[in-house]
Amino acid sequence: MSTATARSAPSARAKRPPGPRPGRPAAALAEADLRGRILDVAEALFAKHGFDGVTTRAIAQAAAATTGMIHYYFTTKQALFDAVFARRADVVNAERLAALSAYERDAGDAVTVEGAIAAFLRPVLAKLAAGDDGWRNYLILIAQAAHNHEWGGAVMTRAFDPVVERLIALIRRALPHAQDADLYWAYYSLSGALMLALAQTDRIDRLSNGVCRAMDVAALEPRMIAFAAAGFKRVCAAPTQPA
Amino acid sequence: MSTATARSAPSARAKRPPGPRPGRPAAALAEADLRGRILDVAEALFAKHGFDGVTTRAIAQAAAATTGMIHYYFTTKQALFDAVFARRADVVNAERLAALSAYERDAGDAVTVEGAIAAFLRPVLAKLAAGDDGWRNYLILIAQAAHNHEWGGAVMTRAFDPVVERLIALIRRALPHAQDADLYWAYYSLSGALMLALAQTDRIDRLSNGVCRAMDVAALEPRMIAFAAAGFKRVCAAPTQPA
DNA sequence: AGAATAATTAATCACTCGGCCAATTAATTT
DNA sequence: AAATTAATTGGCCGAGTGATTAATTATTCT
Repeated sequence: MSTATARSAPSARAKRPPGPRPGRPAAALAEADLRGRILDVAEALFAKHGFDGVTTRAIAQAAAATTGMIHYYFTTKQALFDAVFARRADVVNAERLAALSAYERDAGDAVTVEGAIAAFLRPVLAKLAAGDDGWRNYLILIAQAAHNHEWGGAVMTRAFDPVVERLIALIRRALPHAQDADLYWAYYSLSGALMLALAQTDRIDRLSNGVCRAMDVAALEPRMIAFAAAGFKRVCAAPTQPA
Repeated sequence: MSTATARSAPSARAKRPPGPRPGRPAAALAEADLRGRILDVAEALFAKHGFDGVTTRAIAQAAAATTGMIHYYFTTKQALFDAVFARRADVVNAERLAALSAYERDAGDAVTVEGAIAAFLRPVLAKLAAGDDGWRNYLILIAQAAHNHEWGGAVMTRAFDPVVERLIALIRRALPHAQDADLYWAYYSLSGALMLALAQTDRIDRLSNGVCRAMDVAALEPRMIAFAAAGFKRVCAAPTQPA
């Protein structure tokens, strides 16, 4: 599964900068331009059923379009998926980098592990807490990618590595004696915890018999921050004591 | 996606307890009975490409069989998947319960969070560390199921809830003042960390530039135990301080 | 041995898949 | 208004898809 965001003109018909051009009927109500509608619908269906679980026909029907239009705007089912994935990646990256920078500025020399992790998590968990279905579907997509065995590692690395490096650099200031391996292993656990939350399964609801609800971000967020911060400190403090 | 392990006779041809019957050619070398070969091959392909990414023909070819044989033994592609998932579930559950019981017996009143978590994780991480490809593929399958948005919650609950309840009960003995919500939320993070490790992506390898390798269970295990234990203690100690 | 049952093959069914294209309508440019 | 370009339709293609079946071979039972 490649991840190239855009491809040059496929072969025959060259298509100019797609998307609605000025002077259109001004799209009434919930109806947007077709290209955007396809992206939204594909995002939702890919999140629910995975790449191979969705057909271009299903996407077309849900977007009130034809399969021809999907190939007209995106050339290929794979390219459509890549476009969906790429669309929001820059947004979330920018917000996270801004949050980390803001925290770094405000904390001065008093950087804490809790503060760094909170800045790292909050922008994403905010999207989860907000009612926006588009963002929620996108987060599910990220969680899927993170656990995809064939192209997951590559996609996640390309999309989110810079932010992670930034987080680790910040935590390193709070834990000056930490070794690189410990920092990365600790992040591995944090990342796993976050990805499971983004997947928005109802597992925790079932397991806890309703005591916890997966979408209760207000309850989840402080506990995930506390859990991960304590984990980081412990792993990076001790000299890797074998259990 | 249903998860019923077996179905009664489909419709026409009733099939008696499948599987090789005694008195067979004694299966030379790596060649096993066909039913088992199909299960192994399906396990590997489902782990690599997901349910919808695999065709019955691909499974048949890899198992040196025909699609007819797949339906002869398993009736349906879905039933084959369920059979793959169910095959090893009992084994890992039994080992985990035994490990938890053994620890509980040995620890007496001195139950620690670290000890309980170690008993919970070790049987699974041991499968990951061992060279057995069959088990490794199965663990990838579990990680996929845990993040599947449509049937993930149900499958995981049915398959692994008892062991988790056992773990939480044990941790509760080490943290008598812990509240249920905190215990479940903390387990949520632990579960996420474990699932990401089971997915066996090369993300951590890339991110850490080779400092950490995802398959280095000897390095992962003590850190995951330490991380989660510290997290549990912290989350369950404080009165849910908002960040 | 022969009868009965299990395992296996190869062919086939009715659909669905992603992708493509000629033709048509709508908008923009000159 | 005419010419040009963009957006869109509907039908079609060849290649699979999961599933089924009759016929054949192997094995077990009596």
